[in-house]
Amino acid sequence: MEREEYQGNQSLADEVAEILRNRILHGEYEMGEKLTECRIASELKVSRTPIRDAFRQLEKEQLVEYIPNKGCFARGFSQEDMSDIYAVRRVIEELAVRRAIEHADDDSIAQLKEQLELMRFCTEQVSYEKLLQANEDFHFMIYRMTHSRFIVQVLKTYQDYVHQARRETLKKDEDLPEIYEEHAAIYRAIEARDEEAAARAAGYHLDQSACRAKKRWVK
Amino acid sequence: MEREEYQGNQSLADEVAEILRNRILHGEYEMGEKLTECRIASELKVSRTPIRDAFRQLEKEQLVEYIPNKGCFARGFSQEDMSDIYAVRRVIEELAVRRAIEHADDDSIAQLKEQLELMRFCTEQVSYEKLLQANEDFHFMIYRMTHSRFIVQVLKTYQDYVHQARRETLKKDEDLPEIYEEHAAIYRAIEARDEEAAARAAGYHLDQSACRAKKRWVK
DNA sequence: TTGCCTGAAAGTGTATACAATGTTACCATG
DNA sequence: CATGGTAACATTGTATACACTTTCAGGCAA
Repeated sequence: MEREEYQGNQSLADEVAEILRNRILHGEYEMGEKLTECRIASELKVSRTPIRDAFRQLEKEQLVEYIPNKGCFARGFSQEDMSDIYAVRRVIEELAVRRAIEHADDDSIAQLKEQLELMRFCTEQVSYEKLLQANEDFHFMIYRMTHSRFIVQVLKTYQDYVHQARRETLKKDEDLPEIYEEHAAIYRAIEARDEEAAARAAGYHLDQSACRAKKRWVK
Repeated sequence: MEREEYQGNQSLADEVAEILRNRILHGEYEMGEKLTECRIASELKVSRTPIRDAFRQLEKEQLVEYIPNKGCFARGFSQEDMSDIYAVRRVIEELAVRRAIEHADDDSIAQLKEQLELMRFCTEQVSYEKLLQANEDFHFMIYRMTHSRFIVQVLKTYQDYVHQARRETLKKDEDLPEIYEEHAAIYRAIEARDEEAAARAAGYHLDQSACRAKKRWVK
């Protein structure tokens, strides 16, 4: 195929996955709509092989359902789904900050502080897009501090779920300072190596995030 | 290929995945060993396509690491990994029993009771293999009661992680009645619709399971 | 010897052809 | 008219060929 329109040096399967992911999260497919390999292949002008690879990726992300010998079906995220995701994320993030404190050395705490400073900067600049990224990086940094590949993997997945949905509606968030403060509270608890306080702060933050997401959802 | 040795009506990719899964969990590959598509394809006498599909499945299960343009690498489970898995599972199971209670109707509770009875039977018969299955079914029943496909999915995944490892060493568990009692406690709390007690019981059960797994690991 | 270039070999990424399976519509039969 | 079977079609599963990327060994120069 001519690859002009799909720039980037990742594999075709990744690009296809990206396109389909966006389509699904933007509601361009009906809930339960069948995604035919042939149709998408001819639409995107690629062969079926990268399509199949992409389907497998999306299945891992729960964005499609793959039934052997039958095909691939689109799955949307309902408000309940989002609520579930935040609920699961909440309990794992509480576990994560505890683990992070166990493994925390001065160096990683310093890095985390730096990341928090970046968030403050973005908040002051009211730079939404950058704050979103800094926010994710902050959390991801905590994930890695757990030294547990399973915790990293599961939380990364859930973070990705929310990511796309956020881009859409981020600008409706007016309470940026509040968001910053929630992260600052998490940081302070980690710095003080207070597991209970950290878990409380993380739990509170996730609850608030869920509320904000809910408010945005209805529009 | 001649499909005599691989009976069953699932797809080739599924069979390949099953074979590789067993090999990895039985330690037949070195930690980090590269799994070359060509080599495995000629070994199993299938083409590379189902191999690739199988790799994607195993990547989802964290049993291999897939690096674009480089290949697929085997991943073992260390004792720390197992400990992590139980820790994550613990907090999600606590959440799950709470959600299950929220959605519980008399019918599903009756079903759960029946499953518990089956476990008691298996315990009395000292039928290890059947108890293992009944145990998983009991938990899975609770997962479904949450009515959350995300909770079901993530817990199912973690359950699968542990499954294979258990088969090996199940017979070293002498404390079958204890295991039964832990499940019975979970059931009673659900029946009484006592979220706190249920979460406590589930947490205790997972902690004990982790301990038992640890004891078995060292052999 | 060390460092860098280069090219061949190995391996992954993609496309396409063919096989197997599932789906559907139509016709025959009760 | 309802129902079951069957043939044609659509779609997924698998194999294979080719293209692209990575890797690594050998040679050449500093």
